[in-house]
Amino acid sequence: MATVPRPGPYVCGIDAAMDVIGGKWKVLILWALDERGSCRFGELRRLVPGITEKVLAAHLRELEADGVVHRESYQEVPPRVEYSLTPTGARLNAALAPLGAWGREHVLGGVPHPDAPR
Amino acid sequence: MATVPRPGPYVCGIDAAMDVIGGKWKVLILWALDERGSCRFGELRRLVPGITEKVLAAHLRELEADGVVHRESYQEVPPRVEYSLTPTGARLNAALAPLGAWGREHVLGGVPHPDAPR
DNA sequence: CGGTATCCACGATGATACTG
DNA sequence: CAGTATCATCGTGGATACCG
Repeated sequence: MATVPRPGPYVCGIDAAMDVIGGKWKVLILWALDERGSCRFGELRRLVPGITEKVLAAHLRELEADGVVHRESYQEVPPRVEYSLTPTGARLNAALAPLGAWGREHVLGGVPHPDAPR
Repeated sequence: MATVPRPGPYVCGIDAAMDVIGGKWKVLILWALDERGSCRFGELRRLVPGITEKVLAAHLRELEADGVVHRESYQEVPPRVEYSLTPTGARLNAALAPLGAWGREHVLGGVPHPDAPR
Protein backbone atom coordinates (compact mmCIF):
# COMPACT_ATOMS: atom_id res chain seq x y z
CA MET A 1 0.00 0.00 0.00
CA ALA A 2 1.00 3.54 0.29
CA THR A 3 -0.21 6.98 1.02
CA VAL A 4 -1.50 9.41 -1.50
CA PRO A 5 1.57 10.43 -3.57
CA ARG A 6 1.54 7.10 -5.35
CA PRO A 7 4.77 5.24 -6.04
CA GLY A 8 3.52 4.09 -9.45
CA PRO A 9 3.76 4.21 -12.30
CA TYR A 10 0.71 2.03 -12.54
CA VAL A 11 0.14 -0.07 -15.61
CA CYS A 12 -3.61 0.18 -15.34
CA GLY A 13 -6.37 1.34 -13.04
CA ILE A 14 -6.67 -2.04 -11.41
CA ASP A 15 -3.27 -2.16 -9.79
CA ALA A 16 -3.81 1.43 -8.71
CA ALA A 17 -7.01 0.35 -6.99
CA MET A 18 -5.28 -2.75 -5.63
CA ASP A 19 -2.82 -0.48 -3.91
CA VAL A 20 -5.66 1.29 -2.13
CA ILE A 21 -7.40 -1.87 -0.95
CA GLY A 22 -4.23 -3.96 -0.60
CA GLY A 23 -4.09 -3.99 3.18
CA LYS A 24 -5.03 -7.22 4.89
CA TRP A 25 -8.19 -5.85 6.48
CA LYS A 26 -9.08 -2.91 4.28
CA VAL A 27 -12.00 -4.37 2.39
CA LEU A 28 -13.51 -5.52 5.67
CA ILE A 29 -13.18 -2.00 7.05
CA LEU A 30 -14.81 -0.59 3.94
CA TRP A 31 -17.56 -3.16 4.22
CA ALA A 32 -18.23 -2.34 7.85
CA LEU A 33 -18.34 1.38 7.14
CA ASP A 34 -20.66 0.80 4.21
CA GLU A 35 -23.10 -1.19 6.33
CA ARG A 36 -22.97 1.00 9.40
CA GLY A 37 -22.67 4.35 7.68
CA SER A 38 -20.52 5.73 10.49
CA CYS A 39 -18.38 4.01 13.10
CA ARG A 40 -16.27 4.84 16.08
CA PHE A 41 -12.81 3.35 16.48
CA GLY A 42 -13.77 0.77 19.08
CA GLU A 43 -16.84 -0.18 17.11
CA LEU A 44 -14.70 -0.90 14.05
CA ARG A 45 -12.36 -2.95 16.16
CA ARG A 46 -15.29 -5.14 17.16
CA LEU A 47 -16.63 -5.33 13.60
CA VAL A 48 -13.27 -6.51 12.26
CA PRO A 49 -12.41 -9.34 14.64
CA GLY A 50 -8.73 -10.15 14.93
CA ILE A 51 -7.33 -6.79 13.89
CA THR A 52 -5.07 -5.05 16.36
CA GLU A 53 -5.42 -1.41 17.33
CA LYS A 54 -2.14 -0.54 15.70
CA VAL A 55 -3.07 -2.03 12.34
CA LEU A 56 -6.59 -0.64 12.43
CA ALA A 57 -5.23 2.84 13.09
CA ALA A 58 -2.65 2.48 10.32
CA HIS A 59 -5.20 1.24 7.79
CA LEU A 60 -7.61 4.02 8.67
CA ARG A 61 -4.90 6.63 8.20
CA GLU A 62 -4.06 5.21 4.78
CA LEU A 63 -7.67 4.97 3.70
CA GLU A 64 -8.12 8.54 4.82
CA ALA A 65 -5.05 9.67 2.88
CA ASP A 66 -6.45 7.88 -0.16
CA GLY A 67 -9.66 9.83 0.11
CA VAL A 68 -12.00 6.90 0.68
CA VAL A 69 -12.58 7.36 4.41
CA HIS A 70 -13.53 10.50 6.30
CA ARG A 71 -12.45 11.03 9.88
CA GLU A 72 -14.41 13.35 12.12
CA SER A 73 -12.89 14.10 15.49
CA TYR A 74 -15.09 15.63 18.16
CA GLN A 75 -13.07 17.46 20.77
CA GLU A 76 -14.75 16.00 23.79
CA VAL A 77 -13.85 14.03 26.83
CA PRO A 78 -13.97 11.10 26.66
CA PRO A 79 -12.59 11.32 23.12
CA ARG A 80 -14.90 10.52 20.24
CA VAL A 81 -14.00 9.96 16.61
CA GLU A 82 -16.36 8.93 13.82
CA TYR A 83 -15.23 7.23 10.63
CA SER A 84 -17.32 7.09 7.49
CA LEU A 85 -17.01 6.50 3.77
CA THR A 86 -16.49 9.45 1.48
CA PRO A 87 -18.49 9.52 -1.77
CA THR A 88 -15.35 8.20 -3.45
CA GLY A 89 -15.19 5.40 -0.91
CA ALA A 90 -18.83 4.53 -1.52
CA ARG A 91 -18.09 4.31 -5.24
CA LEU A 92 -15.11 2.08 -4.51
CA ASN A 93 -17.36 -0.22 -2.54
CA ALA A 94 -19.83 -0.32 -5.39
CA ALA A 95 -16.99 -1.18 -7.78
CA LEU A 96 -16.05 -4.07 -5.50
CA ALA A 97 -19.50 -5.64 -5.70
CA PRO A 98 -18.89 -7.68 -8.89
CA LEU A 99 -15.66 -8.98 -7.39
CA GLY A 100 -17.54 -10.04 -4.30
CA ALA A 101 -20.09 -11.83 -6.43
CA TRP A 102 -17.31 -13.65 -8.27
CA GLY A 103 -15.70 -14.69 -5.01
CA ARG A 104 -18.95 -15.99 -3.57
CA GLU A 105 -19.65 -18.00 -6.68
CA HIS A 106 -16.20 -19.38 -7.50
CA VAL A 107 -14.27 -19.52 -4.25
CA LEU A 108 -16.92 -20.00 -1.61
CA GLY A 109 -19.63 -22.55 -2.18
CA GLY A 110 -22.05 -21.87 -5.07
CA VAL A 111 -24.76 -19.21 -4.88
CA PRO A 112 -27.27 -20.22 -2.20
CA HIS A 113 -29.20 -16.97 -2.41
CA PRO A 114 -28.51 -14.30 -5.01
CA ASP A 115 -29.60 -11.51 -2.67
CA ALA A 116 -27.01 -12.07 0.05
CA PRO A 117 -24.66 -9.07 0.01
CA ARG A 118 -21.07 -9.87 -0.73
CA MET B 1 -2.36 -15.82 -1.05
CA ALA B 2 -2.71 -19.48 -0.99
CA THR B 3 -3.50 -22.49 -3.03
CA VAL B 4 -6.85 -24.04 -3.44
CA PRO B 5 -7.73 -25.49 0.00
CA ARG B 6 -8.43 -22.03 1.29
CA PRO B 7 -7.29 -21.03 4.78
CA GLY B 8 -10.50 -19.06 5.36
CA PRO B 9 -12.97 -18.74 6.77
CA TYR B 10 -13.73 -15.75 4.65
CA VAL B 11 -16.03 -13.08 5.92
CA CYS B 12 -17.34 -12.27 2.47
CA GLY B 13 -16.75 -13.01 -1.20
CA ILE B 14 -14.49 -10.01 -1.58
CA ASP B 15 -11.71 -11.16 0.67
CA ALA B 16 -11.98 -14.59 -0.93
CA ALA B 17 -11.42 -12.96 -4.31
CA MET B 18 -8.68 -10.78 -2.85
CA ASP B 19 -6.85 -13.91 -1.88
CA VAL B 20 -6.91 -15.10 -5.48
CA ILE B 21 -5.68 -11.82 -6.99
CA GLY B 22 -3.54 -10.79 -4.02
CA GLY B 23 -0.16 -11.48 -5.57
CA LYS B 24 1.90 -8.49 -6.60
CA TRP B 25 1.63 -9.19 -10.34
CA LYS B 26 -1.48 -11.32 -10.61
CA VAL B 27 -3.86 -8.78 -12.07
CA LEU B 28 -1.24 -7.88 -14.66
CA ILE B 29 -0.91 -11.55 -15.61
CA LEU B 30 -4.66 -11.85 -15.89
CA TRP B 31 -4.76 -8.72 -17.97
CA ALA B 32 -2.08 -9.97 -20.34
CA LEU B 33 -3.79 -13.32 -20.76
CA ASP B 34 -7.09 -11.60 -21.38
CA GLU B 35 -5.64 -9.43 -24.13
CA ARG B 36 -3.52 -12.09 -25.78
CA GLY B 37 -5.83 -15.04 -25.31
CA SER B 38 -2.92 -17.43 -24.90
CA CYS B 39 0.69 -16.86 -23.92
CA ARG B 40 3.89 -18.77 -23.54
CA PHE B 41 6.00 -18.40 -20.41
CA GLY B 42 8.64 -16.18 -21.99
CA GLU B 43 5.99 -14.06 -23.60
CA LEU B 44 4.35 -13.42 -20.26
CA ARG B 45 7.69 -12.53 -18.79
CA ARG B 46 8.04 -9.83 -21.41
CA LEU B 47 4.45 -8.64 -20.98
CA VAL B 48 4.92 -8.20 -17.22
CA PRO B 49 8.15 -6.21 -17.05
CA GLY B 50 10.07 -6.50 -13.82
CA ILE B 51 8.74 -9.87 -12.71
CA THR B 52 11.29 -12.61 -12.11
CA GLU B 53 11.00 -16.13 -13.46
CA LYS B 54 10.55 -17.54 -9.99
CA VAL B 55 7.68 -15.27 -9.07
CA LEU B 56 6.01 -15.62 -12.46
CA ALA B 57 6.13 -19.39 -12.15
CA ALA B 58 4.81 -19.26 -8.58
CA HIS B 59 1.94 -16.93 -9.49
CA LEU B 60 1.00 -19.05 -12.48
CA ARG B 61 0.91 -22.17 -10.32
CA GLU B 62 -1.36 -20.45 -7.82
CA LEU B 63 -3.65 -19.03 -10.48
CA GLU B 64 -3.87 -22.50 -12.00
CA ALA B 65 -4.66 -24.05 -8.62
CA ASP B 66 -7.37 -21.43 -8.18
CA GLY B 67 -8.94 -22.43 -11.48
CA VAL B 68 -8.53 -19.12 -13.27
CA VAL B 69 -5.61 -20.06 -15.52
CA HIS B 70 -5.22 -23.10 -17.74
CA ARG B 71 -1.80 -24.55 -18.46
CA GLU B 72 -1.26 -26.60 -21.60
CA SER B 73 2.09 -28.34 -21.89
CA TYR B 74 3.12 -29.64 -25.29
CA GLN B 75 5.67 -32.41 -25.03
CA GLU B 76 8.06 -31.11 -27.62
CA VAL B 77 11.64 -30.05 -27.87
CA PRO B 78 12.24 -27.21 -27.40
CA PRO B 79 9.63 -27.20 -24.61
CA ARG B 80 6.46 -25.27 -25.17
CA VAL B 81 3.78 -24.32 -22.66
CA GLU B 82 0.72 -22.20 -23.30
CA TYR B 83 -1.17 -20.34 -20.60
CA SER B 84 -4.69 -19.06 -21.02
CA LEU B 85 -7.66 -17.90 -18.97
CA THR B 86 -10.30 -20.41 -18.01
CA PRO B 87 -13.94 -19.31 -18.32
CA THR B 88 -13.81 -18.66 -14.58
CA GLY B 89 -10.73 -16.52 -15.10
CA ALA B 90 -12.44 -14.57 -17.84
CA ARG B 91 -15.36 -13.90 -15.50
CA LEU B 92 -12.91 -12.78 -12.82
CA ASN B 93 -11.41 -10.32 -15.26
CA ALA B 94 -14.85 -9.01 -16.14
CA ALA B 95 -15.58 -8.58 -12.42
CA LEU B 96 -12.40 -6.52 -12.11
CA ALA B 97 -13.49 -4.02 -14.75
CA PRO B 98 -15.44 -1.70 -12.42
CA LEU B 99 -12.50 -1.68 -10.02
CA GLY B 100 -10.22 -0.68 -12.88
CA ALA B 101 -12.59 2.11 -13.82
CA TRP B 102 -12.59 3.37 -10.24
CA GLY B 103 -8.80 3.30 -10.12
CA ARG B 104 -8.44 5.21 -13.37
CA GLU B 105 -10.86 7.84 -12.23
CA HIS B 106 -9.87 8.30 -8.59
CA VAL B 107 -6.23 7.32 -8.34
CA LEU B 108 -4.79 8.04 -11.76
CA GLY B 109 -5.60 11.34 -13.41
CA GLY B 110 -9.23 11.86 -14.48
CA VAL B 111 -10.68 10.05 -17.48
CA PRO B 112 -8.82 11.18 -20.60
CA HIS B 113 -10.59 8.72 -22.89
CA PRO B 114 -13.51 6.61 -21.72
CA ASP B 115 -12.68 3.81 -24.16
CA ALA B 116 -9.18 3.03 -22.90
CA PRO B 117 -9.37 -0.40 -21.27
CA ARG B 118 -8.42 -0.51 -17.64
C1' DC C 1 12.55 -22.74 -23.51
C1' DG C 2 10.64 -23.20 -19.26
C1' DG C 3 11.38 -23.69 -15.45
C1' DT C 4 13.81 -25.03 -9.94
C1' DA C 5 16.80 -24.34 -6.00
C1' DT C 6 18.85 -21.31 -2.56
C1' DC C 7 19.54 -17.56 0.03
C1' DC C 8 18.24 -13.09 1.52
C1' DA C 9 15.96 -8.34 2.26
C1' DC C 10 12.19 -5.86 3.38
C1' DG C 11 7.65 -4.44 4.49
C1' DA C 12 3.43 -5.70 6.60
C1' DT C 13 1.44 -7.51 10.43
C1' DG C 14 1.20 -9.22 15.43
C1' DA C 15 1.94 -8.74 20.65
C1' DT C 16 2.35 -6.05 24.38
C1' DA C 17 2.61 -2.02 27.05
C1' DC C 18 1.73 2.64 27.70
C1' DT C 19 -0.64 7.57 27.17
C1' DG C 20 -3.55 12.15 26.41
C1' DC D 1 -11.91 6.11 24.28
C1' DA D 2 -8.70 6.37 20.90
C1' DG D 3 -4.93 5.89 20.00
C1' DT D 4 1.01 5.59 20.05
C1' DA D 5 5.54 3.17 21.00
C1' DT D 6 8.42 -0.62 20.65
C1' DC D 7 9.92 -4.98 19.39
C1' DA D 8 9.29 -9.60 17.33
C1' DT D 9 7.75 -12.34 13.47
C1' DC D 10 6.42 -13.91 9.16
C1' DG D 11 5.49 -14.12 4.34
C1' DT D 12 6.23 -12.16 -0.14
C1' DG D 13 9.02 -11.16 -3.29
C1' DG D 14 14.00 -10.26 -5.32
C1' DA D 15 18.78 -12.00 -6.89
C1' DT D 16 21.36 -15.36 -8.60
C1' DA D 17 22.62 -19.76 -10.25
C1' DC D 18 21.57 -24.02 -12.18
C1' DC D 19 18.77 -27.97 -14.75
C1' DG D 20 15.84 -31.13 -18.20
